[in-house]
Amino acid sequence: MEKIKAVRGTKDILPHEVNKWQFLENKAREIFSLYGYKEIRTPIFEEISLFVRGIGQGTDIVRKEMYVFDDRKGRKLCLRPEGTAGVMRAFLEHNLADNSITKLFYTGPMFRYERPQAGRYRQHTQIGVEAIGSAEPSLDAEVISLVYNYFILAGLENIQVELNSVGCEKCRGKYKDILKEALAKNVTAFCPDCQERFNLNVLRMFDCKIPECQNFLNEAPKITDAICPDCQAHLAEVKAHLDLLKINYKMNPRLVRGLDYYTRTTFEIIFSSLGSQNAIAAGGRYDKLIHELGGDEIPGIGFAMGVERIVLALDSIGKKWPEMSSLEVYNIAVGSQKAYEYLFELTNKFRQSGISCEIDHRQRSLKSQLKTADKLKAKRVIILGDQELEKGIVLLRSMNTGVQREIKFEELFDLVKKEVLP
RNA sequence: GUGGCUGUAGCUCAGUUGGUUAGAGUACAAGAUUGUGGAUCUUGUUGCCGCGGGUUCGAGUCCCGUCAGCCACCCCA
Repeated sequence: MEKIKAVRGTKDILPHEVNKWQFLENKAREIFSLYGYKEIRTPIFEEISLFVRGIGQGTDIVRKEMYVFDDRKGRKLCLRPEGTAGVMRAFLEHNLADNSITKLFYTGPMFRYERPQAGRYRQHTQIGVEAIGSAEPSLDAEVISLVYNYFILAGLENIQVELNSVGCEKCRGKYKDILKEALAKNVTAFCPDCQERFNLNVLRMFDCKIPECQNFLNEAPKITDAICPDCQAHLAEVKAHLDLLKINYKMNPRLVRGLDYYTRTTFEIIFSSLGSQNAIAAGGRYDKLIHELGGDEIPGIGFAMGVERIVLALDSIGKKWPEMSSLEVYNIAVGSQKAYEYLFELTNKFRQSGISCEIDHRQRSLKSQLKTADKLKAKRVIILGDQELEKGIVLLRSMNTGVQREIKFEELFDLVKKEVLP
């Protein structure tokens, strides 16, 4: 029989490492709530058209990376490749708009059919944030400070914030025309990929890593110079507010995100030692997206973080992850069935009072049970054998100090309870 | 989707120019004290040598294919 393995690009998060994901999620809940964000959970599959309209028809994600399928009634569905579109759909569907800014966060799996690599999976976990209802540049800075502070508090310090503006609907279009005009005479000198990008989405040419292409682009007009006065002013205000918060950032006029919905501010958080998959969070403003999905003209801004990449980053700097919940009591019965039954019941009593407790069901030797207790990192052990049974006592052993006391049956439960839950 | 590297015990990895029953460390189990863990020592268990085909008297070792992981591109979190 051939073994069935996890499908390509997916992975199991095993019990000994799941605490890392839990830590990052809990940290997010804790910090996001300080900023007023409420959790939202949306389905992991949606209609294809949501992403075609939201992310954009010409993007790689929509063109070749979505897991699409028909359901039994022929509905055109797909696994969500990202979180923002679904959250916006829910925002519209349930009329979540109010006078103030609607602040939402989500966490969960995203799916993209890509060639797997370390830090790039076909199913990966994202934690994301959306702030809907304001076009104020100070909100951009607040959102960037949120990611930034999250990483600091999670213990990841060597991060880089990269910032850019891709302009608004109007001036971006103009810039694209200017850029095309400037590059047109040399198109054939670019690499085949770039030539395709030239027609599909000129802006993406900036992402090319081939030196020859970059040389041409160095002479091309910069987007930050070409955007309209309003967008310039917006960017200037974002920078001013970031300075106010003392957040270091680097302008990167080549930072062009691969999702069409971005307008004005775009940013990325880089952890450079991760190799080519070094963006651990990214986001930007999307002032036209909600309108694009059939709503009013409501501006918004958000970002998403890649949990698996953050785990890689934190592991690489030797992060000490919080231990999983420890075991308070390990019950060891030796010899008679009567001792086992007594402890079996006691185990249940401890658990009912909220004290973690474990017992060996196999009646093994005292030695091997103690070894197990040690491996489970039990704080204390209760030993009950024939000798103790006769005297009406148990042995209460502290696993840290090795100190062992004789405790009467009738005092045992309250004494342990007092120690564990003071 | 393109190019490259790798694939041997649960984990980390040896395995000589193809040669007989495939190794180490670690982990696991038992024992060294017939009722006392963490250290040390002893012993033991664990392998479709990723999968399929080919060359050969003989393949973990060579060749082809395939699958998977990794690296770069691409893309992105």
